[in-house]
Amino acid sequence: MNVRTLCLGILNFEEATGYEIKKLSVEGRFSHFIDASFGSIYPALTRLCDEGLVNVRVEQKDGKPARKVYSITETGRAEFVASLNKAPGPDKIKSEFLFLILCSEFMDAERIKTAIDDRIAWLDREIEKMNEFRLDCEHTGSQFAIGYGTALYEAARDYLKTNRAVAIANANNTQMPDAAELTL
Amino acid sequence: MNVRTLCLGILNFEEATGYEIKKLSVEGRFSHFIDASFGSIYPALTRLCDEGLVNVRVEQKDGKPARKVYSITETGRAEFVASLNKAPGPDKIKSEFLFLILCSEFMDAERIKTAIDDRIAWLDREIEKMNEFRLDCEHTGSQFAIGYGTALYEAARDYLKTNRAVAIANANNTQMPDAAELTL
DNA sequence: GTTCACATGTAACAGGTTACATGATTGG
DNA sequence: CCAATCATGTAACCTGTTACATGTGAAC
Repeated sequence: MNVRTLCLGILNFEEATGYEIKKLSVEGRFSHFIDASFGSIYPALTRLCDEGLVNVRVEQKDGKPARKVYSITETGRAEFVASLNKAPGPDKIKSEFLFLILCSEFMDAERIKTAIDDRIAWLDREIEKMNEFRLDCEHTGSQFAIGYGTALYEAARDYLKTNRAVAIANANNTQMPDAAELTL
Repeated sequence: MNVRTLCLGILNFEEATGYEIKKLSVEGRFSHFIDASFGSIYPALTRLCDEGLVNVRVEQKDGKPARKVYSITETGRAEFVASLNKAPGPDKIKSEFLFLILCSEFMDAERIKTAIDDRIAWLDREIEKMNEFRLDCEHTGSQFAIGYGTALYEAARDYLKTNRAVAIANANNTQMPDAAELTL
């Protein structure tokens, strides 16, 4: 899914500025399955405007920088809803972390330990964030998506906690007698 | 992680052709966290060769098309192992599926039902594939990565199975009395 | 006074995908 | 004979990232 569709989809829920769309997809409640930068959002918004799928309104509040609030048009809404009828492509996961673990035999134990513990800590933080998002958010679809993310992150964290020792035992400088077996 | 590093990493385990690297990362045991196409693999391999990080050998077996088998050099090995010392970037998940579910209130129940059931079926197939990969594969690192993938996919499948009704009840044309609550 | 959050935008660049072009062998 | 699998490669294109450029007001 490209940034254009992402913007259209978010504007289909509520009007927003480019800045808000970015926050939502990088720090906000969609951040576990969406990513976008200013450099792609702003041009996308301009293009959607040119195509008549969204409208802009400039808001100038006293004591605040000017903001461009985008809202979806009927044409935009129609195009977006139509796009929902196409089957979604497969999820794409890119994990440098897993690739690192894959190569554990070329690293030393300390390095792997750090990598895994950092990851567990990161997952814990993300899970906590998502729990807050879910409590803050009334929207059923968002709650479903957040719950899905939480379930995956918890599974990842639990797997890492359970099998941490196996990965560490696989390091190049360990003489661990018998690495425990993977717990699945 | 770019395709260049991916190729180097795979060649660090064993020599391979471009074709094999692609199979491994698209259909093989790394496919759940890696993706690469011919259009990026072949140029990357050529470049690695130019840089002296890998060597090529052309194999001409009777009755089979010529193949270029790449193997890592000592320089390549050193560079790759050094690159493992950098902290891995965060995992990136892009999910058109979750975005679709997020928008369930703009779709009809039938559409959501199909999307979820298709996804559950796909996850089941992937999980089965990964179980086979794990049994076929002796390499500890790979087993760890496959186990991680399996854990995530199972969590996703279970979440979808458990909360399927919630998403469907959220469709635009349902008059479900009370959507069951999300089970977390 | 400096850092943070808000706010928009562009240009160069990197990276990768898609489609095309080619061709042998095997199995149904 | 046709489809699938093995096998390599290029060129046009698309998409998105990074870094830069600019500015305000609030809080500390």
